[in-house]
Amino acid sequence: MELEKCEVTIIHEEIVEKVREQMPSEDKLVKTAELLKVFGDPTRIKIICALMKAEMCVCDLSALLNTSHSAVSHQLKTLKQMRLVKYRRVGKVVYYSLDDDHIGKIFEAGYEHVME
Amino acid sequence: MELEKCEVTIIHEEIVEKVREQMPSEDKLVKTAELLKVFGDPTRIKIICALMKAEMCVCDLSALLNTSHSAVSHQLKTLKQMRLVKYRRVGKVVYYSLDDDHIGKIFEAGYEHVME
DNA sequence: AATTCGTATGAACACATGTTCATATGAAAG
DNA sequence: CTTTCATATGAACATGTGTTCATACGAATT
Repeated sequence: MELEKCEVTIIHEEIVEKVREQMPSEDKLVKTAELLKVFGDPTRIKIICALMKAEMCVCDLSALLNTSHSAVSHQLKTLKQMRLVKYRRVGKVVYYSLDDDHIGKIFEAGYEHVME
Repeated sequence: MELEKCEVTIIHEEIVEKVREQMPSEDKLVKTAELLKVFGDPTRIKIICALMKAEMCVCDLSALLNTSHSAVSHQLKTLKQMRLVKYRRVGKVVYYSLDDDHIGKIFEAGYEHVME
């Protein structure tokens, strides 16, 4: 149909091919998107920003962010699964911190852009 | 109630206060999250990555990413609204490019982390 | 003026996502 | 071993989000 023909129309075939060669693999791009998506939630980015300053437990973060323990814990689970935070247990308390310094750099890159 | 009491429990009040002082404003954190959220979608991050290499039109991107014109156009609208891309019109064709070099830096920061 | 074709856009739909609520762990203290 | 309290987790719910489909716009070409 018309639609089908239109979908295949390529204006600058050479450029498309040249860019295609330079593009990272689908897999890597999807993983990058998945990583950056984690930074795309207010609660999570606050947690990340807070952990840049100090190691903190769920209660600390809950108090700092005015968010329920449950919400914080759920988001920490997400951050844990994506390997953005690590933790150590001391008795009943679990202390969370950023998994490595690179996490902070991603936040900084975004934050700088917001500051113009 | 029990719940209420629990919500107010703070383990390390000094740390919480110290971190609170260092935290950016709510507004800036929310804006940073909104910005990084845009990078958190496969289609959009592919568009951003492609535009790092060359200026391209909707048809080019559609062909490169194997995505419908409509989907590309919708995502470009989002990117436009967030000031991540700019465009210039030449006849019927609209050429899109990254709004500034900093956009690429955010992508790089995430991509590097994926590459370990 | 009518047609072509690249782009834009609104509505609708399916799906993902974040919070809340209720409840469960699990470690220390009594 | 029972209680306490920090943390974890599953289900449910409301909201947000990305794509598709249909259609419209707008600039060139005829």
